[in-house]
Amino acid sequence: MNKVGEPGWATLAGEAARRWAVPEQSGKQDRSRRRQQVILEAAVHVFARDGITRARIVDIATQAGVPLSSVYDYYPSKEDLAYALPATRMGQFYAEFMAKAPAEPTAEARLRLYLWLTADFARRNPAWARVLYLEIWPSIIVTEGDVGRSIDDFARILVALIRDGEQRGEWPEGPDRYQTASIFIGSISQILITWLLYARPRNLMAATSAMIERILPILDLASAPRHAAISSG
Amino acid sequence: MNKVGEPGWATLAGEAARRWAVPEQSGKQDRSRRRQQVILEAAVHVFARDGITRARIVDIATQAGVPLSSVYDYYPSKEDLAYALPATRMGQFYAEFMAKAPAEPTAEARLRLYLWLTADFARRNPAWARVLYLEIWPSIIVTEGDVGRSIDDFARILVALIRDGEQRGEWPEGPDRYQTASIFIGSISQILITWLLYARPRNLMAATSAMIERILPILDLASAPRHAAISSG
DNA sequence: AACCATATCCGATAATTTTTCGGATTTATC
DNA sequence: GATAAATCCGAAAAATTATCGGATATGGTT
Repeated sequence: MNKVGEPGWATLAGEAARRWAVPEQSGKQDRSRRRQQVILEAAVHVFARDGITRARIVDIATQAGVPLSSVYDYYPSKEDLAYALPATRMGQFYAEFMAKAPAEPTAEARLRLYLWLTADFARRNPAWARVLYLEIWPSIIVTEGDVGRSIDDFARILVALIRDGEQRGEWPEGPDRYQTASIFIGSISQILITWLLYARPRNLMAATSAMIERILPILDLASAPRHAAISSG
Repeated sequence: MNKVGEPGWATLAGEAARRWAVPEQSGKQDRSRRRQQVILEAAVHVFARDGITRARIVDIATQAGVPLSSVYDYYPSKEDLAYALPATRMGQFYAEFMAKAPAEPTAEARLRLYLWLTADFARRNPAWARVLYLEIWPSIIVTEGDVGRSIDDFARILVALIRDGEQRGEWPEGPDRYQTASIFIGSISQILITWLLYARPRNLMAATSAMIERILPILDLASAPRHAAISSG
């Protein structure tokens, strides 16, 4: 199925969906599961509103309607709580992609879907997205622990989608798939960041679709210099 | 000089260089100025290493070789200290650009210089860049205060550079200059983030130059759909 | 070189926030 | 309805940020 040994997008996305699925939590009582969920939900909203640094555990506890110390029954520290957030919905994102991607006929359509779904998912989960994109994603602590892995997954799948298109001959073998992936990730992140911070563009999905159409063509241009390029000196 | 009322890149960059220049601090003694500098320098390193949330004021004070309470003689809070950092070298960046840009013959060369200098400046000031790009830039608190303005400046100048090229006929009037600017900013940010976090690519400036050549051509393609575009259903 | 006014320094203490602990309460099972 | 395990939560400790005011240093003046 795959010419080289590298796993394809379907394998990677499937694994990611499974890896970030909500764990079974064996042995726990119903009450406990619900309570943990309530705390997590409250945390998303408080962190999204105040930022992780400014947010106080008391506020989260109050918002959740539980006493302060109960927060610590479920999360060892404020930081752990913050970094547990991304994972909560990451699995759902990958699952949604896996549900829709196989129906797409071409690598290009899947790539388009992947980028589009990234923005759409953020639009549907704005508080979660604020915490992920504004507080956690680009953060010094990301290199430690699960969060980093979840972000690596995102990039790895994108690279696999690009490679798939190359192998199917939909676009030429690029000089650097990672460079292409960086441009895609960076462009989408940028539009999400401005939307989350300033509510611009007003219509996120229209702007995202337009941007996707604008950046996809770089798959065809393998670093061709512009016509009248003048070297700076 | 400018057809519409909008200020050109030179005006904007000049103002930015002045706005973020280190203030004169009238009335202060030499000792004090030096001490403030020492504290700021220590803060950059500690924040870059630990992240703003984990960093402790005591560590900054120790690193600076001053007692804890002296930090508060210069900055009202840890947060204020953190958000004072970007401004410290922002002015220098804009000044460097203003020193070099006028010698460039075309709008394209100036645009290339602007993007290139952004990465080069981060490379030369890695601790500062870590704090700016990984901790502050995409942060919920950014919308308040000076930091936000300093980032707006960056985008505004980029848009002005793009408009300049349109007016000089170097590339067609794009459908959306802000979209183009988002792609440029996002791509450069992305490459900087991975470099700061993972030290990849090994050679930042080579990768940046290659990426610039890759993204500049989108100035010519005004959102032309790819050949065999298939709408996803 | 002694003096003064002002600016700066820093130890001690307060205020805030995070985190821990252990007995009381609830739940599931028989 | 008795028992063991899981869960809850008030109260107190630990860690961290922030304040305050007298002690010390600086620069200018005579």
